Amino acid sequence: MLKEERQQTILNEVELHNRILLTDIAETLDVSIDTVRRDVKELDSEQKLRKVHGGAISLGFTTNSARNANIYALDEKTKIAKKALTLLKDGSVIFIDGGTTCLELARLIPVNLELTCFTLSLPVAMELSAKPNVTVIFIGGQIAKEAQISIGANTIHNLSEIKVDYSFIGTGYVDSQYGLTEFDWDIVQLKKAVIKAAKKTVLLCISEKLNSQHRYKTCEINAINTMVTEVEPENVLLNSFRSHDVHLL
Amino acid sequence: MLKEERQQTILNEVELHNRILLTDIAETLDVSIDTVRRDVKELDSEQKLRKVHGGAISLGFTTNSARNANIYALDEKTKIAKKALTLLKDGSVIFIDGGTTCLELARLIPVNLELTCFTLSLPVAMELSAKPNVTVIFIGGQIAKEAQISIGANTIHNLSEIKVDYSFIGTGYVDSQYGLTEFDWDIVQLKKAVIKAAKKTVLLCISEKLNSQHRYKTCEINAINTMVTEVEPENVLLNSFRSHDVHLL
DNA sequence: TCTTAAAATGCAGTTTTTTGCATTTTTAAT
DNA sequence: ATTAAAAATGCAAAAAACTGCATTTTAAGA
Repeated sequence: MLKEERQQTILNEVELHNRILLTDIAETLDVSIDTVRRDVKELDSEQKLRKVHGGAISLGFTTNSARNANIYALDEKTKIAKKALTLLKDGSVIFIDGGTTCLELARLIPVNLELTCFTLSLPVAMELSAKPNVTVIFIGGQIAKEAQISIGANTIHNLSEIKVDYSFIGTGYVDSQYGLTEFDWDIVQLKKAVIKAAKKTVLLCISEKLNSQHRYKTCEINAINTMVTEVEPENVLLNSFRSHDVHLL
Repeated sequence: MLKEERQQTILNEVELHNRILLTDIAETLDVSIDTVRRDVKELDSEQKLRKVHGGAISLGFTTNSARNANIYALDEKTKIAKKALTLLKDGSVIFIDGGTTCLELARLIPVNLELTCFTLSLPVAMELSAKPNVTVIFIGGQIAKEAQISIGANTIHNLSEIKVDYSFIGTGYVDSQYGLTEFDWDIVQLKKAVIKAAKKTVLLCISEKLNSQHRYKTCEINAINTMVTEVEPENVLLNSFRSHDVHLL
């Protein structure tokens, strides 16, 4: 077994489980614990994972800080959320996706605005339930732990039975040519259902994600009616999007 | 279990509840209290939380009266939840109701216990989603703001399609003669559906509520298979319940 | 193909870290 | 002041990490 293979396997395991034990890996790969230790040490110095006593954990595995305290690029997301809010008026029926930008949107809904909101995100639902004038409907299903959203066949089926004015969604990656893409296949299925359930789809997306792509495609860029980012509409980053039939905010 | 995982779990709990007891954490994580103490001490020195006598509190939780207000009731509810937990074993499929006692039950589920949990309470779902070995399924529907539970016809319909080993429920009022009663008609409908969806129903109920009643009836006392309260089984309060076919814990 | 240097691997002995337990001290509540 | 719970302390067993060294594997050049 090559060193590269081994290290890749280790990384895969870490990504998959968020954590690994050195002893487990040693047994699985059938090499000595010392070798695994050295591999992990190397990967740690390459910033591919974090070595801890007895094992290693994935870099993104700070459940707590990721969830609450440490919303990355909060300022930008707040700007986006505020812009997106201008689309809403009393009586709108909308869907709000999971993800930190959408959570920010939910948080910023004014108390006097009367809305009906569908969501499949637990944090969004919690946030919305604090607003007296918002009717909240949670789309049930199995809960995906990391994202705290309901997911799976049941969720998708439930989505097929609703129709909202606006869907506010986020995405992992977006590119004018490749459209919206994701790292995770299940998420793609979910977002497809969300888009289908909406008369109009609004994409909330920080500029950082513009012109990036990944493995699985959610939809073409044309499926999006409005895209909201925090940069000025004249910005060069948006050039490639202008040709499409997308309204930029 | 890795030290990092443990500390991450502790931080999660603190963020979620603003306050934790070392003894609870020790039990949940299945490690000695000393280990928890050392972890909390470490996290404190890293400014991730604030250690106090007997437990820890979240950093943003300096001045809060809700804490003290809740502590007394919490004590009894914790006892009840612990008792109720003894009914569970690996692989059980259960339903957990809303309400503070049920939330406490969800909180105290040990990390190594493998369960499938249905719920219609947002806080319970959030709590459960922090447990790696628990499969969480949220019963969707319109969210009732105060209770943060899903409610209404849709919820009841969804409940009609499941069957679990145990339902853990709370109640507004309970009396050996009048059975379980509620102030709210919609809640009654919901609880009826929950009881129907369970092979066995477990009532979690602090002694304070024993021998009280209200307007709308959920069910007779016979519909309950097990009742868990914090007082000793010999207590005089329970006399009237003994004649019924109810198992007391 | 053969040779050789460099890299990788496994092993044994040592050091460090972690953890639980017993004992003492401190703290908080009555 | 009394008392019970929690914290600190010291200690020992166990697990993990580190170190140096011998052996094997890999890679490169003649």
